[in-house]
Amino acid sequence: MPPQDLFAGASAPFGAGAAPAADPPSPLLQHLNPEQLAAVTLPAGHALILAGAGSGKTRVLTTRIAWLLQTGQASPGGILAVTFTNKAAKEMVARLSAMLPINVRGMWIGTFHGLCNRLLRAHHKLVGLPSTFQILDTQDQLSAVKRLCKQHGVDEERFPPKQLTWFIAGCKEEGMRPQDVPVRDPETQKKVEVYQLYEQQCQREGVVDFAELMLRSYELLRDNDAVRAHYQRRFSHILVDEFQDTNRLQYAWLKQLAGDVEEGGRLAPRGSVIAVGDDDQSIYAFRGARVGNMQDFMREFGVQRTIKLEENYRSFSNILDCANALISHNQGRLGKNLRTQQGPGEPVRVQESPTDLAEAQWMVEEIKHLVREDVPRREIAVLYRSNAQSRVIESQLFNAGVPYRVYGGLRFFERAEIKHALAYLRLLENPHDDTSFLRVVNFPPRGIGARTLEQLQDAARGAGCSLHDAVSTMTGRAGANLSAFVALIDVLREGTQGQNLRGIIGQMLQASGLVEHYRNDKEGADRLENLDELVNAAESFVTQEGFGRDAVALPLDEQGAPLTQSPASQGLDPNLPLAAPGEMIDQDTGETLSPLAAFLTHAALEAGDNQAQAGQDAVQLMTVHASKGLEFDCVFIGGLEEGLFPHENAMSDAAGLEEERRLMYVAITRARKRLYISHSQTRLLHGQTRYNVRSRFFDELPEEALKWLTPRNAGFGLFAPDPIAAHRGNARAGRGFDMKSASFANPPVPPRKAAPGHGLRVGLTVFHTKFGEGKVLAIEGAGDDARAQIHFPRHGTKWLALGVAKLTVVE
DNA sequence: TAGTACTCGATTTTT
DNA sequence: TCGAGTACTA
Repeated sequence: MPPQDLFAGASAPFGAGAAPAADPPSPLLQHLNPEQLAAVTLPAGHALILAGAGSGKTRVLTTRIAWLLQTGQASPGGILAVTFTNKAAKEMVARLSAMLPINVRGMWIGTFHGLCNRLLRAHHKLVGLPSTFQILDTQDQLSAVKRLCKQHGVDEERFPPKQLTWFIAGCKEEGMRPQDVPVRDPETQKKVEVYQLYEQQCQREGVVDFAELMLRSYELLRDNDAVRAHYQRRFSHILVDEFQDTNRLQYAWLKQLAGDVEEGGRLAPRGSVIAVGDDDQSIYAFRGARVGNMQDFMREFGVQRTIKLEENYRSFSNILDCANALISHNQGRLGKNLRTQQGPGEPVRVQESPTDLAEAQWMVEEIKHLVREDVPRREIAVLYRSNAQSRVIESQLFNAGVPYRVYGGLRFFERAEIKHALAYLRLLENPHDDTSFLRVVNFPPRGIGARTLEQLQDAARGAGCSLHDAVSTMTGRAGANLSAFVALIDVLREGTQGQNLRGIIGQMLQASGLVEHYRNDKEGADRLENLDELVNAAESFVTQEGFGRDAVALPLDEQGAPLTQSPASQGLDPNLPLAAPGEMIDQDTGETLSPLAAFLTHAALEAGDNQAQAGQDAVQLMTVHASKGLEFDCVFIGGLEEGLFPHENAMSDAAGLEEERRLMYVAITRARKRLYISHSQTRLLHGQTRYNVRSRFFDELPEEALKWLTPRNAGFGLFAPDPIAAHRGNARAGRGFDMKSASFANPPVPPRKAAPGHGLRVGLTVFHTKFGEGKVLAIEGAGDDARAQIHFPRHGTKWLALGVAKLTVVE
């Protein structure tokens, strides 16, 4: 794409070391605030940038890179910028190429996993992988573990495959191979055995899972001095986005790349690592993120400079006041206070509803109101803690005819038909990929049953070979069917030699019988469409990613050794253009990946968008987690109830509670202009009505920034209802989206059914003969089955059967 | 081998 | 409640 000339005059030849210093001020640096400017122009050396929400973090990151290049402090090849998501990486590349007339392809900008993939492709021999190794996604990994359990008679009751995959991923993220795992009990012993078997299986099949990408490339750097030295020398500037989300392994990986290099017999500090992050937005502890990496980074890298970006360009101050006040309740923060030059704006609106249904109705009414005031629907977001909450809201939006889009769910490359197609393609590349083999050997059905496959797997295990190779040992009808399948794959492989990607996929779709199968399926129309879309995706992968363009086969060492001490003489000069993302080059042979292999890698590393209708102007529904990094004019946060937000599973310890608070902090800071926070007295969850107390987070917000739309703590009889909200018996109901009317006019504390006869209410203080005084947190069930969750200061929180427990109401 | 009945689980998720 | 995944039957 032609670079946009946003910074006319800024363009000198880059990388040649001739660009003047930033004095006269470069246009790049205009419009930066002092903090941002300081961050962008940091002198070489390690630094931490604490970037608050909406403080222009991405801008700082990209401008920093542009500035480094423009002033000749770095060449494109010397830059390594790493992110967590493909989206973030893409945005960085897009902004950079808009800033500078430069080929950004020479830079290593990508996700941790994407960059690891590059490293492993380049040095696959050193790490013992075939050049065509493929990547298992989470689904593949699970089915691989299941298969392994079946084969080795692992008791799936005691060791659920899902847990085993967590265990394996957890070990890898801690940098542990099976032999490194401390075994204290037989349980762990067994898990480690499975881990070991799983590793062997992956190795045999030539596949790696996500965690393996990280671990294997970490080991590559750790164990190969020449390789490590090369990359350390090459990447003079390392920039890490969302540093608070890094796990142990990612941090160790960074250390390998940034580590000090011996020069003239002494350790010399090298290059610079800029870590950008926000400890207050760390919400991924559950998947291994370690905020502590920020402190470790400062200590271990001897960070001299920490810059805080606290000026927020997103929200009005009422919203920021809420965010600041809330997060101040967390301990051990690095400390940061968002400020804005915008005025207070509107107060943050707070709503209490009797039921989740009423909450959803209220939201929809407000949304319709906003839309009438010309707020684009895509600028309205409804955030919630857990996915289950979206249902009521969806049904109400549907009834009201308001277009909406739900984030999450199946992504394009995760769809069953796409996975099937990819499995065929993978078998073309690597017939020993047993996971793919099993996926499609009998899909579409070709008379190969479970029994047959069991026999085949036994045979393969006995011979220590892949399923593909074991087919020849099978006899009879089953053997014939299997042979036919193998022949199909082999013929397809032959027949697609020399074809382009589009041709290969098209031929595969026909020959495999997938098209035929879905054409005969009355539900198959969508799936056929998706398969068509797969061809398009491949096409645009080839053109947009520029696959096959400027692929540079690098000169080699005479021995074919991967790297030497002298990068420049080996064609590894950082100024040379390097392979584009799809063109990972084998450092031994100079070979690039085949288009098909590259596309398969792309599919595994980037699962694609979820769902279609992305273009429509629709209200955005998503979990708080999914909202990170986004912003909207108007934001609704629903379900602020104890047990839901903060979630009950996270309430038991301080760390969990603090993460919930950070989650709320993230949610609040998504809003630019208007923020609504709401909770409901009751909520239908898993078919049961739960009675919840208002979230403690309400008490942590500054009263003066809030506007209570419903009287605080009021009984609902007092509440003058919005007549529209109360009486919308929607004519378009039906299709299961009925309004089970929960009118505001009635005192609906127990909204459905009669009041339970125990006389308890959430919030009441009760007395128990054994536990003493306690506060009612929640009530569930009715009649004899009614239970109450009660917090006793001295005995903790307990669930008591109201039919049994002797309780008296104190207040 | 496909279709149906039953069990189980149920925050958050990118790569 | 509801959905996915598994086990059982025709």
